[in-house]
Amino acid sequence: MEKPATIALTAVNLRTACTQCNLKELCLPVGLDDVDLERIDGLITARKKVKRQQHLYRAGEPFEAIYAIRTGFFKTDILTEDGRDQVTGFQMAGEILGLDGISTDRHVCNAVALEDSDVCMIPFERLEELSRRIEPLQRQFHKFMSREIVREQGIMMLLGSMRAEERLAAFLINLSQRMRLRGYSASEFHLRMTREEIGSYLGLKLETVSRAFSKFQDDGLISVHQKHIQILDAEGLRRLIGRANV
Amino acid sequence: MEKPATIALTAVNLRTACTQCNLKELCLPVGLDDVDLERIDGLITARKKVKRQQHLYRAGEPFEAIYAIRTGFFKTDILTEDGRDQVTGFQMAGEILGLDGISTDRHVCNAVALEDSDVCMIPFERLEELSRRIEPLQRQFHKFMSREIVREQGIMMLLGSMRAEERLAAFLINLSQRMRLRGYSASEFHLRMTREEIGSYLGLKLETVSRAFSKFQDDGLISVHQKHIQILDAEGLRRLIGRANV
DNA sequence: CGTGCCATTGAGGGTTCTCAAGACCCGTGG
DNA sequence: CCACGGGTCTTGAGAACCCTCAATGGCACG
Repeated sequence: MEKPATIALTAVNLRTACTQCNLKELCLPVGLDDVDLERIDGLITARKKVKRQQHLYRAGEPFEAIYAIRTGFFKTDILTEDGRDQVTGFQMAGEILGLDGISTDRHVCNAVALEDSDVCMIPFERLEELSRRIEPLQRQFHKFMSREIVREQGIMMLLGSMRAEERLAAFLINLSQRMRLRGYSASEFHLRMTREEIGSYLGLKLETVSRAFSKFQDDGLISVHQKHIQILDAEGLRRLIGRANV
Repeated sequence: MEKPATIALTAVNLRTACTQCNLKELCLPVGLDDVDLERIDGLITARKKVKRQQHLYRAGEPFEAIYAIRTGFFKTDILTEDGRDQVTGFQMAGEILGLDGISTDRHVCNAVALEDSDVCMIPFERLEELSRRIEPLQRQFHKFMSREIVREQGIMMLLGSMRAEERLAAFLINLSQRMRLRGYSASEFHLRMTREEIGSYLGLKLETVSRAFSKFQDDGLISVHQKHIQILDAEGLRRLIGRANV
């Protein structure tokens, strides 16, 4: 019996070691020396498991940390006092959650796990401190924030100038690319979110999303069975997006 | 004749002194000591005048600096290769331009002056360097980036869940608040942008914008004459936004 | 004082939403 | 094992909203 060894192994796994993380090329800057890498390993103070449908944080709560997703899938959404409710993003492994909280020291959106997930908690004070000492880390962090700005600009373009089918095509292409980046199949995957959540994200009603899925299937672009998606003609989807009516 | 004196004065004005800037409470963190303030005065290497309709930067150009607007008014927009064209924001004095360029080291949007403007150029390398040494500056910069993320989330909400009149009302209220913040009248102002640019920003066609303006006027909420706007019933406009159909 | 850009207004059509009914899926409990 | 129920998804019909196209009017600038 090797029980003790197994336990020790588990403990090591739970210890937060960015240098050991198989997602590190998504989170960490390249070209760090050993000293800096060791410092960065001290950046993550805690790992946190979040069960499906549970909140990682809620709008209004004090902002203290950002989170890097190790495994799992999240949505962020905003619920305004007048009853508007909108999904602002879907996040998967290797992506960062919570950057919007910096501006007011409070989270402005809710982060909800769409499947059982596992995140690294990065205390923000400590990140700022370390990024004052490690230039590549600072640079990387700024790029993350800027990338979030650019991502949102993309959604603004989508919401402001695309029709329903174009939006859904763009959504599928984007999801597919991100799956590929993380080593999953880009052509076949399982949607973690409902039609209503997709619709909320894309500024559409769930029926419209459903109809667009059916249309894509009739046109031979994809195959849909509930949440199971298979992309049959990625190029066709891309052509759909490219057709601006100008 | 006092020509030499005048020239000298001009030179002083063109010298970049954040500590002398009447917008400093918008740009600078509070509670800095004199040494830090002096350092920050060295942050701005150049002022730049941009004439109406001229570009401050273009999408694709190498990113080297961000810009703080001293006077004037800008729009940022994105033109995709498939012909989609969308205004992503309007910026006025005291606001920051160019944060989206950090992610790829190239500007992703165009910044165009909508009136003769005057900006402070902040070389990004130097800003990063200084913000490694001056903690409040680092904090302030991060807040600026985060605020941009939150601002864009607001637009996503607007584009994804509001109808035409709600969008325009939100736009007017937002503009009005920002005018007030900068010491201008919140109830009466001159629009620097065309109906088409407003429409592009709000995901609407220019005719729809025009009709909504007329409707607001008929309802006694505002008075419109071309680009001159007077807000007669801000509370009424706010009520319009608050009516989510849930 | 034209010329060109911008804004307004109207009529008709298209896309998406709303409302509604039914089908599918899956976990629960009989 | 099957029936049941709740959540989710699909599909249809009609309505609402916004867009498109088109004509006119106003303003600024040369």
